[in-house]
Amino acid sequence: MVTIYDIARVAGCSPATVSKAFNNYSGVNTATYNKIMEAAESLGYTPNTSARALATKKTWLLGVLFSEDEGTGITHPHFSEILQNFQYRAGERGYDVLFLNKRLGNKEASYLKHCKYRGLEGVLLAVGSRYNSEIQCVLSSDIKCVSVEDIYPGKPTIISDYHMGTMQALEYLYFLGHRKIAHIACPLGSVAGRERYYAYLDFLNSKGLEVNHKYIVETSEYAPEEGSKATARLLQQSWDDLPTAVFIGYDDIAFSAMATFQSQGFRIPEDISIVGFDNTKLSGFASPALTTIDQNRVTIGQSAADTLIRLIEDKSLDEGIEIRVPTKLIVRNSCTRV
Amino acid sequence: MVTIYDIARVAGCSPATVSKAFNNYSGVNTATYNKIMEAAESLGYTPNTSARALATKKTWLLGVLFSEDEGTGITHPHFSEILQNFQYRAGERGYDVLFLNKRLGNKEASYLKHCKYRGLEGVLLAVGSRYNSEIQCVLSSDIKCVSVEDIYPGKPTIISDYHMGTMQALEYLYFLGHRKIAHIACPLGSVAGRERYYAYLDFLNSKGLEVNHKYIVETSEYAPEEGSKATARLLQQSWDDLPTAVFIGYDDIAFSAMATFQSQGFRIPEDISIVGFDNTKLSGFASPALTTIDQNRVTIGQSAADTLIRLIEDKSLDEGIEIRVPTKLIVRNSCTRV
DNA sequence: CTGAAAGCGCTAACAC
DNA sequence: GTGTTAGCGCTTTCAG
Repeated sequence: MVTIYDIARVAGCSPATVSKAFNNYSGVNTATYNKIMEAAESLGYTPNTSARALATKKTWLLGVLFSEDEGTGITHPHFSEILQNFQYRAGERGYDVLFLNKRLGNKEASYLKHCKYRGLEGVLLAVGSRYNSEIQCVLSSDIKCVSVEDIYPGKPTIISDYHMGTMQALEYLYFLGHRKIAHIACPLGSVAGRERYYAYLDFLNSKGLEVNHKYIVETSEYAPEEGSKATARLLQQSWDDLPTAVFIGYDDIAFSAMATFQSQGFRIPEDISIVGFDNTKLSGFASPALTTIDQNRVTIGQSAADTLIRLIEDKSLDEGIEIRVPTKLIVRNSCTRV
Repeated sequence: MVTIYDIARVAGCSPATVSKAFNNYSGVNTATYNKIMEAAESLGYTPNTSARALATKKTWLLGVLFSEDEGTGITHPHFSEILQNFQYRAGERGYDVLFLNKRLGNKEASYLKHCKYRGLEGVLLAVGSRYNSEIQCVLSSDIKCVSVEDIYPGKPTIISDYHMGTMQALEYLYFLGHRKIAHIACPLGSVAGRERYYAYLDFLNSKGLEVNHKYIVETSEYAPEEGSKATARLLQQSWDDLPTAVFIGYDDIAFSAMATFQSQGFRIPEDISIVGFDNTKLSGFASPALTTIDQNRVTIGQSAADTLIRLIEDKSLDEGIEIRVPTKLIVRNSCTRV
């Protein structure tokens, strides 16, 4: 391994000067600077992060905390895309990102222990509060956190404007003449599920439409198979007075819901209009192509990285900040006029 | 920050003994061991990885190298699930995993530079060889690598048995009476695309069926929209003598292909049978539910981690090893007898 | 503008 | 069994 001592020898200066050169300090003569860089290049020098971190107490390392459950977390199309943008932006700013988990070697350990062990400077939280007991420790530690899923008091949160998205979906349906609009809600235990649900209620209220509980179904998870179950339940509950449209909280669930409607003989959109939420890569390729609400995952991911880094670096940020990212209606073919 | 010196003071021993205790060395008296652990506990001690790494030259850090292109990489359902299993298994073995990228701070840097900078002990490659120029450096360095996508000479590879999977798909179709079987192939530049294509050719050959080039279409990417394009092309090429079944290399592509067939008035499976490849979370919820070939991503991910760690730790492994993970036919509703 | 020296927290001989 | 000591590679005062 080539060190700054090797470079110093070749460049004819001291290790301290080499260090200064690499850290872009002001007081280094251009000539020696060049000699140092030349030597570094020819020797194939790479700085050693461990040594640097030990000396400076700065690791340039961020953690991401995903649900370790089946079917959610990094495997979820929404979060994997956020993660991608997060890590890309973090990289631009000099930070690397590391997966957090509940084990250090063969022993169970807390997330917090893991953070401290690796000297993580900040953590991206992409887990719901139902995992609270475990993550409570990291929230109340001095590690900087931002969330892209749940809302944790006093921590920055970057999520879609679910109210806005819901309004976009429902106004569109209303505009098409729909008055009997059902809602397949995602778990109300999640912020997204809950906010959409309340927005749905708000909407009906604002239009003077009555809330028909037969038109409301809550899924128990964010998983495709929930769409089939929920649709079956919805059909059963409202058989004597079917809705003409349904607003579904997650595209993957909308897929299976559509398949279920179709297998029951309903045509989409002729017999029933559907609007989803998420706009995943596949949404445009369902049959019919799914009209949905787009979440801006690029902005969410980048903004989460920026916010977290600002928190780490200048601390000038209001830690309780809540950033709402605008959504967008994507009109495709799953809705029609009633 | 609490260090082993603090513990030593409280436990009434020397830092060296504390270190030994934490590393489970043999020669430590049980009584002092307990005293040390107690002190550590009460002081809230967490070992410092940077210091440890600096002293031992072991970072317990693995890197993952994903395509940074749109639409592939970590965002691809197949790879995100492999990554999840990889990182979970690595965690059990004491290794953390870090994303590799092409930039260190604000300057472009090679992947290899990044590896060395962080002291990564091994890397999981999930990128095709088309990115060769960049990753060639890491392949020819002394960093241990395993691949789960492309096959790199001299490096362990853990991928599905694409030949087997293709045979399962085609034998099934054959069994149902299909003789005019088309193939929408994924890019032949990828191992998966290529091997499936050749297996398809083998199959036809083994059954004495002639190869009809009008039945073969290659997509230019692993992206859903390719399914629509490919289907249009297939239909156009073979309009005077349509296939009765089509084998499609990637479920996300099969989705859009199905939608396209349906929008052209074809019923699935009555008019055309479809079998996909991958068995993603959504495959069972297409309409009709997609018959496909399942790839065992749990095994691939875990096995990649195990192999990489073996390479790092005991070096007793044949580095050219190629592990083929068996596939499985999942019969659903997108195929019928001719 | 440059260098000497101490130290970040931990490990690994080696001596006791 | 336990402690002393000398680093690991880098940064950072503080003199010069």
